[in-house]
Amino acid sequence: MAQRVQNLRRAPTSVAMASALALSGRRWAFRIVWELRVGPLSFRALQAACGTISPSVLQHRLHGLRDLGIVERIPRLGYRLTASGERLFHVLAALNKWSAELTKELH
Amino acid sequence: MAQRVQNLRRAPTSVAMASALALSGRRWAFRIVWELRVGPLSFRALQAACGTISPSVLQHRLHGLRDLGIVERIPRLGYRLTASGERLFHVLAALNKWSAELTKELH
DNA sequence: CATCCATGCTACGTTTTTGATAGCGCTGAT
DNA sequence: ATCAGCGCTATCAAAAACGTAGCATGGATG
Repeated sequence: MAQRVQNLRRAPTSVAMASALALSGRRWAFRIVWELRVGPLSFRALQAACGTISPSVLQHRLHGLRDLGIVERIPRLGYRLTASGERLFHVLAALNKWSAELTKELH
Repeated sequence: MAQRVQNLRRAPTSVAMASALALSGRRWAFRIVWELRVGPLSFRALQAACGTISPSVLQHRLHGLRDLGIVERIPRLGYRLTASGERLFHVLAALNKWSAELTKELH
C-alpha cells in the first residue's frame, strides 16, 4: 500500500486524471453529484439543493455529467447517479470526511 | 459501514463539505494539490506541471490553498503540501483510481 | 373544456473568473 | 557586471457563471 502510493507520486498525471480534475474544476460539478446521493432529484429540486446555482449552469453541468455517464435522466423522476456516479459519490464521501477534519483543525 | 453511508446520504450537506466542494469547483485547485504530491515545487515548476495555467490564477489559487492550510511556502524550496494537503492527496488518489475505471468503462 | 400549477429548460444582459502575454524586481552564480 | 532563473504583478481579452424572466409542456382540478 505504501509502495503503491509512492508509485502514484512518481507517475505523471494521466489523461484520465487530468480530465477528472478538469471536471472537478467546473463550478457545481461535484456538488451536483453530492446532492444526488440521496436518490433521484428533479431539475428544480436539484437546483434548490445546490442553493444558488443558476438554471443555465445546472443544465450545462447535467449535460456534461450525462456525457460522462455519471448522471442519467429518468423520465418523471428527474436525474440520478449511474453506477459510475455512485462510485464517484464514494470518493466524495472521502472528501466529506477530509473537510470535517480540516475545519475541526482550523479551530 | 453500509449504515454509515446511509447516514451520509440522509444528512444535509455540511458547511465544511460545501466549502470543500466550492474549493474543488475552482479551476486548477485540485490539480495544483495533485501536482504537489511529488514534493515541493517552485512557482514556475508548478506552473509547468499544470501545463497551461496562467501565473495570475496560480498565484490566486496558492493564496487560497495557503489560507486553508493545505499548502505552505518554504523559502528556497517553493510550495509543498501540509499535513492536511497530504490527506487531501489521498482523497485525490481515490479520484485517480475512479478516473481510471471510468475511462476503461467508456471503451 | 378551461384553469391552474409545477416542471424542464432557454434567453439575455451583467458580473466574475480565467486566460495570455509582457515584464518588473530580486537573488545567486559565473 | 552580466546573466539566468525566480516569484510575482499588470493589463487586457475571452470565457464562464450569474440573475432574472419567461416559454412550452403535461398533468391535475374545477
